[in-house]
Amino acid sequence: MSKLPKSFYLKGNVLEVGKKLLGKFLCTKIDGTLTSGMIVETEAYNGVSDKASHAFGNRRTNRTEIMFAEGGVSYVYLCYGIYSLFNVVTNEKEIPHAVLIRAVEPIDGIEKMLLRRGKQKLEKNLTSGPGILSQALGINFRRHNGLDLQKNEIWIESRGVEIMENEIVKSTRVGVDYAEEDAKLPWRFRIKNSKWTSKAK
DNA sequence: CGTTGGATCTTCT
DNA sequence: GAAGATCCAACGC
Repeated sequence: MSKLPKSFYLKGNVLEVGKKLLGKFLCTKIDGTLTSGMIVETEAYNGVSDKASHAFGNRRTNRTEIMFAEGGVSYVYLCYGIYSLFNVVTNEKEIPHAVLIRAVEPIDGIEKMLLRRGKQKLEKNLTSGPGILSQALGINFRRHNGLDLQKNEIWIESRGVEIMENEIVKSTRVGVDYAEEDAKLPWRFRIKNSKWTSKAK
């Protein structure tokens, strides 16, 4: 069990990082309680040339500014007024690439996650979507945007699991139909046969 | 079962 | 002032 080094996030190819994040463990320590889940589904957002990205066309606003930072920090933002979506910023400074974590498999602190989601028992819909996994892990767009993933509030660690290329299912991204031709790119990655991926599309 | 629309509020135009 | 990288309850069949 070891935190992913900063160099992991600085790689030039956001698609590679998106794939490599599968099988890693997203951990949070908020309210003093450790909660974690194994990442089973991600989506890559390829910066300025990707119409589905908030940073398309080099758009810099208060919200997107954090994506232009050096990789290895969180980008959390509010979606539809209700859900915080958690992304990992990748690549060098000034290159606004990011990977959205879409689903995890609950591992540590399941009791706490059930509490946060207002659920009684462990079911697929505890963490199988970008909005609800943030809820389960206690991630809030205001408190947890722009955090350094080398610190001890939110981080990603490896526990020795490696996901092989042939265990990865690629498909189109979700909820980005407005992105025209870029909406068709197969930049959504899932672990084959995992029960814990989101069901959209 | 599949489909539809409401919730809810920040961000950008 | 409109739309959004979502979720889920309520409907209709």
